[in-house]
Amino acid sequence: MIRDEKHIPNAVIKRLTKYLTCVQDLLSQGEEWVSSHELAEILSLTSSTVRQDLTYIDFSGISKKGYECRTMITVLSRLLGADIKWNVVVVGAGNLGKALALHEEFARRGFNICGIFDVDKNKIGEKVGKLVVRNLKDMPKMISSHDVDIGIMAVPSMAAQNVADLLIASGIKGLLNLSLTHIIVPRKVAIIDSRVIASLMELTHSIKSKRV
Amino acid sequence: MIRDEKHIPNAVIKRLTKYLTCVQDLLSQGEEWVSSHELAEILSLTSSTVRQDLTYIDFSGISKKGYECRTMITVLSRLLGADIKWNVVVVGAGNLGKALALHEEFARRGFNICGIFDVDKNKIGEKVGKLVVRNLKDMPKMISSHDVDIGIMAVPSMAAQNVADLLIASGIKGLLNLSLTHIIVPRKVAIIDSRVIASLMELTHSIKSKRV
DNA sequence: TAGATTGTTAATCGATTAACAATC
DNA sequence: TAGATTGTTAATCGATTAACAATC
Repeated sequence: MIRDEKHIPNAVIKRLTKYLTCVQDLLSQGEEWVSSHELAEILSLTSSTVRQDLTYIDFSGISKKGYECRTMITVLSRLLGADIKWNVVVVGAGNLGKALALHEEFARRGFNICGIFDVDKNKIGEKVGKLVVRNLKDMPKMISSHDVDIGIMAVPSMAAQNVADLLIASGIKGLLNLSLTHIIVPRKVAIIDSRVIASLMELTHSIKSKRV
Repeated sequence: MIRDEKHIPNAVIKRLTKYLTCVQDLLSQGEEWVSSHELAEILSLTSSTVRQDLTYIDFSGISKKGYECRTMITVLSRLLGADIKWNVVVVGAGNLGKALALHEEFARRGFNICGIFDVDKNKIGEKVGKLVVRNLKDMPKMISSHDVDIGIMAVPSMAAQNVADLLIASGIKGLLNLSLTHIIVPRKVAIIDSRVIASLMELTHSIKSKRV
């Protein structure tokens, strides 16, 4: 049987990450099975959405019992790439960059942070946990020699596109953009925005519109 | 004329935050006017989407010239709440919480971080810039006395729902959730997820699916 | 068996894009 | 004026929900 990895819509992928972490929590609490209704309840969704989403993955539930947590975790992990190790560099050794480099949850989730870089002479040489802040110029070498997949960009907006271009030229496969600026990347490079300030603006709009 | 603040879809709000920061950048580069085509180009959108989005806001462009940057910034800022000060507390004084409390961009954007809290005795009393980590127990008082609007949650998944409940009971209006867990909140409270690890999982899936 | 839950189809809903008249 | 660009309508596309037969 040929596995057809059909294209999965972005909205579905976002929810699949939620299913994965949710079911991991449930399993750690001793739940072996979960139904679409339970998942929907926990994640503020409809059971229809849950079942529809799960048709995208190579995995079936069982009538009357629901979905087996262990299997679901295995299949979702493989699909999302949560079952393998990823090498990551952080660019920008400001507060945010350093915090991310120190965040234990990354290692626990398979993201091995193997370098942190900056252009600021005052920051270069600074210790960040087991790492030392290095000159951005040395980054391309590092990316190719250590087979780095992902670049986390915690740099000022002004520098973001240039840093992205350098990462891309060095052969990076995916970027996580934490700056406010929109980054333009070639089709072959994956990029996700995780812009905390933009999220705060969404939040303030939502707060305003709730108090009518 | 009665202003009808129609409901704006979430996808549109997300883009409006991009238009705002983008046009602010353009203005600071001396551009007084911008067209829907330019905006689309910069933000990897279609001009149709840009024009459609801007119908939601109380503001018009001018044929042949486009949109006036200054006015657009004013109107978008007011709509999104970027024109006023917001009081914010950070819960969780781990690396991420501390980094956010120190992040200068927040103050620059009108987010006044007026407290950082934790339950860990070892962290309470620690200095974080001008702030001192305080006991989570003292948070409710702080929220009411300082009229705090927003809580940023940088706590372990296990603690997230409890912390959210405490913030909500204390009268918080909006939450920014940085933990992996989905948080359930009453309708009157606004919540936005900004989960870096979940974003990394989206990214790894995207990387995997690009190398066919 | 009866009942609960999946998997799937069809209907609905919402968001994006295309097209073009209006306008400066 | 001619041309560029908006604002708006209609068409398309995609995502969510409802409904129900199949199944354990």
